[in-house]
Amino acid sequence: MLEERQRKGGRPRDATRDADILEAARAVLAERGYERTTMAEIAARAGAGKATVYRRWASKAELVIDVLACSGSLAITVDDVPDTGSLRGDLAALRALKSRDESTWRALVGLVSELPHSPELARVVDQRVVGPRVALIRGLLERARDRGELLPGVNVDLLSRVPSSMIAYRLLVTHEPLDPEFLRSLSEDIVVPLATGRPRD
Amino acid sequence: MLEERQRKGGRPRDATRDADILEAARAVLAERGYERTTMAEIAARAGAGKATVYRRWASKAELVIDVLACSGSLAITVDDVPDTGSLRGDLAALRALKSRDESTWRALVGLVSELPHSPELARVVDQRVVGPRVALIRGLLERARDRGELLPGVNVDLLSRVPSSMIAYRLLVTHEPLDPEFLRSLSEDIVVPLATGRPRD
DNA sequence: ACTATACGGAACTCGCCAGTTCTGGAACTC
DNA sequence: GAGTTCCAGAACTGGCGAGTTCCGTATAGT
Repeated sequence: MLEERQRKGGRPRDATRDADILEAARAVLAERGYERTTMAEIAARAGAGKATVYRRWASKAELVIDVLACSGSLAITVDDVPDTGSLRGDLAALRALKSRDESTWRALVGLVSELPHSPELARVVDQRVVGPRVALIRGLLERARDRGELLPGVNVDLLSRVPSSMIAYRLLVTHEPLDPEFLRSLSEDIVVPLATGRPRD
Repeated sequence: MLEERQRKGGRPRDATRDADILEAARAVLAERGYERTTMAEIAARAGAGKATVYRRWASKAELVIDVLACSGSLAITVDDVPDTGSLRGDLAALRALKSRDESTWRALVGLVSELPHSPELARVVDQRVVGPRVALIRGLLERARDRGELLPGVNVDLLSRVPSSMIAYRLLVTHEPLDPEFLRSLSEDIVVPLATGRPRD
């Protein structure tokens, strides 16, 4: 975002427009994808003029990067997930927490084809979208290891990427909804048995 | 593809141009993505004129659909994978077979953002790209079940989607290569332990 | 009051690309 | 050889969207 110094007097920027534009951009991005997203539509949906948008962001690319940098990040960390005493319980607690995560993944849909052409966008996606979500699962797995729940020889690196992969695949490729049953199976039929070797309870 | 009837005489179509154009389209698609793919570049790379392209396909969308329909399909089926006597062995045999599968997944990169806007494209992707690959793993899992290798209560539906999900995620989102070590871990650290409950050998 | 900058909105430039048409020539049928 | 359809290549058309500029107006400092 451009942070111009205001020389003398003049009307100050309306700070509320920033958030409105980012929110509009996020919405358009999620439903149209990067290429089909137009600055005109973002401005119109934010109730702003295009000039107001370009006063804050130098280009469409920078605005989109800021959408992810500002609102794409996952608020939840390992410490927000209560320690229930078992990996299975922790994963259930996590599912109860992140109910509104889907829209960031949806915004990613249209960005996927841009990633190979924009190193900066790829970096932001990795830092703010992919990284935190993988790290969250990894944190829960390490918590399970401290409890002694983990089987010896479990590939934590790979296993912590399984949920993100399957969620992304579902939303990006097959376009099925993230229903609770799917998320439950993901935890209890995949992650828990692989980590602890306990297929049923 | 347009299959016009040739009325009377005239120079016959050069059938070799069809394959050249499809191959060029596939290549451009994989490295540029749908929106950045131009008919001019496809024609140039195929050493053809744009008129020659439009004589065979009515639009860019139809050409792209045909790229997947003609060359995106997986040639391998369950019957091509030798029965080695164990799931672990079958998966190793499968890895030896599909060495050149990566380019179809790469072509999918740029198509992902188009899927929500083109039902026909989504149908072709599901039928020719996603379906066969999931079915292949499912077939190997069912072979393992017939052998009595499978643990009771394994979620075959979900498990058969794990490899496709993780491969797609790697190529679409994180852009890491499909190195043999990753594919081996996918089989031996994820699929085999989950299916058979045998983490190590 | 004066000045400088903000605002929404609309008109504008400019380049890109899908799709069409033309050219000079080649290949095939009758 | 007359007529037709093909070929590669290049010129052309039309629409769309990024980014700019201008309008009339609003809101601040001095």
